[in-house]
Amino acid sequence: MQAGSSSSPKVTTLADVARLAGVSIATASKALNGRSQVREETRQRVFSAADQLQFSPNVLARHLLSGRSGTIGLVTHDLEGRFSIPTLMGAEDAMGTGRMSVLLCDARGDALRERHHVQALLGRRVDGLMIVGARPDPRSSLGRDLPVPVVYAYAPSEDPEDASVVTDNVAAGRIGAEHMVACGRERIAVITGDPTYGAAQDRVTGAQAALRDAGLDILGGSALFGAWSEEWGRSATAMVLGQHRDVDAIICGSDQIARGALDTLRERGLDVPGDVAVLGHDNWEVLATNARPTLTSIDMNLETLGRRAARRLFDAIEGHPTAGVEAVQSRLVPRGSTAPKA
Amino acid sequence: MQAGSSSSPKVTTLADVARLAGVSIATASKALNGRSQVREETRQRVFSAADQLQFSPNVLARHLLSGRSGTIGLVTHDLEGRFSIPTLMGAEDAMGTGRMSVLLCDARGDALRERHHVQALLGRRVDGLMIVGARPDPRSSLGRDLPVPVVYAYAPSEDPEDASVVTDNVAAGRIGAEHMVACGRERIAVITGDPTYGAAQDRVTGAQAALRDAGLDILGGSALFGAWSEEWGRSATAMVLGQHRDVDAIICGSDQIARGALDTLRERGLDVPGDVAVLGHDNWEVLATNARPTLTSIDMNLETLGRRAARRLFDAIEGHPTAGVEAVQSRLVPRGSTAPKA
DNA sequence: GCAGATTACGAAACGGTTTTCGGAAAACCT
DNA sequence: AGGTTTTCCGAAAACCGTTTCGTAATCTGC
Repeated sequence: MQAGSSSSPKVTTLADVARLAGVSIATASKALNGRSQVREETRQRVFSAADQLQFSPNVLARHLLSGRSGTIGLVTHDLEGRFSIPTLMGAEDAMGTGRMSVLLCDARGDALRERHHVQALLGRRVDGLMIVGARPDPRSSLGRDLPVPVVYAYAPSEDPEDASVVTDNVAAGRIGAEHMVACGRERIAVITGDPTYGAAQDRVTGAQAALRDAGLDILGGSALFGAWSEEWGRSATAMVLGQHRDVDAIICGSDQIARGALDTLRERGLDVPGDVAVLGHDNWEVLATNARPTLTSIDMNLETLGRRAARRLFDAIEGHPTAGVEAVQSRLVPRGSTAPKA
Repeated sequence: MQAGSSSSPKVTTLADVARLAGVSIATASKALNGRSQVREETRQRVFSAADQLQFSPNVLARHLLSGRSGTIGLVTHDLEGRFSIPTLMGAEDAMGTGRMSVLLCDARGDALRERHHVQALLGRRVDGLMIVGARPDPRSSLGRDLPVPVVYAYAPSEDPEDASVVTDNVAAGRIGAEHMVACGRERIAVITGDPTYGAAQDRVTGAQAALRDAGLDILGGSALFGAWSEEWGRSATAMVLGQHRDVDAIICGSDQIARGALDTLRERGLDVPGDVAVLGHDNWEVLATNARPTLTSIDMNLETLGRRAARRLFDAIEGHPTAGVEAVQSRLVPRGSTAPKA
C-alpha cells in the first residue's frame, strides 16, 4: 500500500533535527545556514542529524519572512506542440540551478483560460510569470498593473514596454539563404507554409534580403505559401519543377515541407544535393535525421530562448527589470541535403 | 517597464476587500466562501469589492489550516521526448478542473537528480508526487517511507505495492494483429525496434498471440528487431520482401519504422494497402497523417493515462490509496494504410 | 419586553523557519 | 582569584493571510 495520509511518516522539520542533534532550533538553523555563531563540532552534529533524517527545509516557511515564494508561474499555450517544449526545458533548466520552482499551467490558446490561470498563480504568490506562446506572432499584453514581473517567450507581447524573448526569423531566413549562396546555388526557390504566420513572412523576408545582397532573387520572384505539411512540400516542389527545370536549391519554411520536397525530388530522379540542395527550418530531429539524405536545417535555439527568458524574469524579480523584445539567433545545422555545387 | 518589485501595485488581501466593503475580515471571508451567517446585502457588497480589487485569495495561507498545500509535484524524465508530454497533459487536465497546481521538474533520466527534485518538492510540502518515466520499462521505487503518496506513470515501479499506471503493450500488439486478420491478411510480418525495450517485446508477444488465435504465425516465424528509425524500417522491409515476396501485411513497432516501410514498398512498386497493409504504433500525428497513404496506427491513449494517474493520486491524497499496476488500453486509429484485402 | 434567530466582529490558530537578543560558559589577562 | 572578552547557545518574537471560534450586537416575532 502506498504511504497513506494517516500512517505515513511525518515530514521532518528543523525541530526534529535539533532534537536529534541535542541543540535548540535556533542553533540548528544557524548551523545549517552557515552562520558563524556555532562551534564546528556542533555544526557537524547538526549536519549529520539532518542527513540522517533526510531533512529538507520547508521552503514556504522560509520564504514567509522574505515575502517571496520562490516559485514562478509558467503558462504555456501549446503543451502538445513542438515549440513550447524546448522553451519550457530551457526555462526549467535555468531554474534547476537555483532554488526556484516552476508551477506549470496549460492555457491551450484560450485567453480566458489564461486569465484564470494567471489569477490562480497570483493566488499562490508566484514571484514572476512566464508566458509561452504557441506561435511567434505578437499577442495581447496581460497589462502593466500586475503585482509581479512578466516575461513573454516565443510569442512577444504587443506592448513594447513588456519584456519579450523571441526568435529572430528574419535573421534565420537570411542564414538559410546565405548558406545556399555559399554553396554556389543561384536558382533558389522558397516554399513555405501558412501565410498568416508572421514567422513564415519573416523568414521569406530574410531570405529575400540575403539573395538580393548576392545579386539574386527568389526563383519565380516570390515564395510559395501553403501549409506546414509534407503534402504541400511535395506538390509545391512539383510546381517549381514544372516551371523551373533548372532549380538548384529549395529553401523550405519547415522540416515537414522539406521532407515533402525531398520525396518529390527523389521520385523525379533528381539528386540531392547534387542537382538540388534542400534546406529545412526548425531542426525537428526526428524528421531531419531520418530523411534521405539527412536534412540540413535551421535550429531556432529554443532552449536558449527559454533560458534567456528565465534569466530576464529572475533579473526582474531581483529588482532589475528590462523592457522590450530580445531576439535569439538561430543556427544552421548542416546535414546531407546541402553541399557546394559540383 | 515591467511592473517592478518596488513600484508594483501591492497584492490585494482579504483585509483590503474587507476595508473597501466596510466589514470585518471575518465577515468578508464568510461572504466569499458562501457561509450562511452573512446578510445578502452585505455579501453583495463584499463581492463587488472583491471584483473591484481583483482579489484572489492567498492559497498558501488558506491551506495553512488544512495542512495541505494544494500542489502536487510532477517529476518527468523525458521532457523533450514524445511520450511524457501527453501524459503530462492528461495530468494537467485533471488538475485544472479542481484547484490543484502542478510543480514541474525534469530529472532527465538521472536517479540522483530525481532524488534531489523529490526532496525539493517535499520541501514545498506537495500533497503528492507523480513520477513520469521516459520509457515503459519498470524502474526502481522511491521507497515506501515517503510522507506523501506517489503514483508512477508510463514507467511502473518495480515495487508492486506502489501505485503505477502504464500502457498495455501486449494488448496493443494484439489489437494491431487482430486488425490485420480482420482485413483478411494472412502473411503478416512484424518489424519493430530496440529489443531492450520491454514495450517492443510486449507488442510482439501480443501480436503473436493474436495471430496464433487465428491459426497464423508471424511471417518468417519471428519479429525483426532493430532500431526506432525510418532507416531500419526501410532496410527491414527490403529484407522481408527479399525473403517473402508474397507478404500482405507489415506490423511496425513504431510510426517511424512504418514510414520507412511505406517508402520501401512504394519504391518497389507495391500498392499500400492493395498489396500490403501497413500498421504503425504510437499514432504520432505528424508522421501518420503526412504519410502516403496516411498511416493506420495504434494510439496509446497517453492523455488518458495521465488523467488516470492524476485521479489515483488525488484519491490517495484524499485518504483512499490504491496499490498495484493499472493498464490503460490502446486504440486503433484507422487511416489509409490498412484496408480489407480485395 | 423578552426569547430566539440572525448577523457581524475581535482574536486566536495554523505552519516552520529566521532572527534578535540576552545570558551562560569558557578562555584569557593581570 | 577576579575581571573582561570571546564564544556559543536558547527562548521567544516575527513573518504571512486566511479560517474559525466564541461572543456581542442587532433584529424579529410574539
